[in-house]
Amino acid sequence: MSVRTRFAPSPTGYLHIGGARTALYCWLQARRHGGQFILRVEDTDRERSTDAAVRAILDGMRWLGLDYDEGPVFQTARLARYQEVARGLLDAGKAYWAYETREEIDAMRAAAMARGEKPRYNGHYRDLGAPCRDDPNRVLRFKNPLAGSVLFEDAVKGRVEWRNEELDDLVLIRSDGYPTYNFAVVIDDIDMRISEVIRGDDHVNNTPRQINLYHALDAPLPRFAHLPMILGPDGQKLSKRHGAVGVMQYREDGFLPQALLNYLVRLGWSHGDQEIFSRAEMIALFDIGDVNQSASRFDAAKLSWLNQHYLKTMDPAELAPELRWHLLRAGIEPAGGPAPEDVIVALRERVHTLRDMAERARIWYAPIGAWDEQAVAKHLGADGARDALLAVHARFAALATWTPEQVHAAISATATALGVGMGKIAQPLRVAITGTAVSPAIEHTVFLAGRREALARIEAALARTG
RNA sequence: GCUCCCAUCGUCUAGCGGUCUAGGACGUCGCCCUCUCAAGGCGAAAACACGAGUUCGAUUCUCGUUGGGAGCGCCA
Repeated sequence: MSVRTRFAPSPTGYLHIGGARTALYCWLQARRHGGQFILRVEDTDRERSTDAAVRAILDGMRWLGLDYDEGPVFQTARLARYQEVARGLLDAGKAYWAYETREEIDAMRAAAMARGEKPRYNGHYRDLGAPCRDDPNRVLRFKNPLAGSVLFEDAVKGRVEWRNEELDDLVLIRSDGYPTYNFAVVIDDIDMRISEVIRGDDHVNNTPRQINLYHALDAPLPRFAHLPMILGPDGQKLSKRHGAVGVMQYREDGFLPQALLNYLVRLGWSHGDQEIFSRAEMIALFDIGDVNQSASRFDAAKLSWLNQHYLKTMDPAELAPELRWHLLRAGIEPAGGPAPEDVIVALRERVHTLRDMAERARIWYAPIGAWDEQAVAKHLGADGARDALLAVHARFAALATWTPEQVHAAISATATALGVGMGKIAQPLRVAITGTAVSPAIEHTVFLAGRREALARIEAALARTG
């Protein structure tokens, strides 16, 4: 039987970290086994679903490179199908109409709580055989088995068992005619021949009642896999403050999809001591059965480390368009400045994100904005600084070709000629070119400015030292 | 309150009864390298929640305690 998985987000918000990992695992499981991956949008909540959220989810999937073989399928397009199945269940005596008001239901739950029980619907209409009539409170409920228990083998949690007494008669069709989540998923997963239902841990509690529905529908059970939650750094549920932002925000913040995917794949899954996984390796090694059972915390520091790893190891040419995108975002005009590829080589060991890289690249695309007066005083005002700048300026002007190697040779020759260490030349030069005492290797710092600009900045610095 | 799930360094994890004086990675700290900042190299500190069993032997199995998480909707 072929492996078919689906990612089924509800369009009530952006695609966040937890959803992205679920999508990744579903995708990996399908790719690993040569199966199909389906995207299904669960939009039956008409109150909260929005088109903007649908777009955000689609954008996030595309940015991460999680391509799907079928879909997106919208549940609202399948309403007739849900009605049809509901009718069948009703005719078979496996479902019934109920007419309690919300207040009555609330009272029922409160009473159960007071008795020390779980808040549940009491099945009042279950055997009344009430006909279908027009009523604002009309809902179709499922006749959940009264006795016995539901047992299933979860691919990550192992054996899970529930007593039917714990379950109540869930609503299948709401008063507005739309199916509820539990009803729609089951029908869709059956119709789409989903072989493995991979979803968040928060759905385990729904699984037994869904299994009862599968039985009522006489359908074969898929394999279930419930992924442990991703918690915030403080061990609490992910909130806006930490991590619960849309994946596209990570792009804005300068992260690479490779890094995010690599981080996510290792959160809850591992393959020995390996930390770095290319897309191909993930596909080759991943198996849903190897996923951990315990919740994990989101660690921004490790994500940063991974991001820098990819920054350092990826081909600069591949990174260049991304850097250009961030430069523009930062209000920096790349045209006329150094090639982004060269900037990447100079900065990638010094920053963790493309956004930081763009910010630090500003000195080569725009005039020095602010001078670090302390650095100016210390390095431009140092003994010999003026002579060093004068000498290096002359050598730069005389260089046959303008390359980092030639620039380095010129600085080195200047140091030798003046009988001083590299630092005596590099630091004043660094301040002259950047206005600060911190920048990439001096030859790159100078090279990236371009010969004309480098000479001009040295002259300006010389003027400052008076 | 009730039900379900989880429990190895600060964090992510390896471990699937003896190989554990518990391994790796991020982070932290120290040293080296060095034109600044990084990156890199080397090294250090750092964990089996607790209590009973089972067993010749438990980090590994069982039960309980404690702690955490999830769910208990006409949301998904």
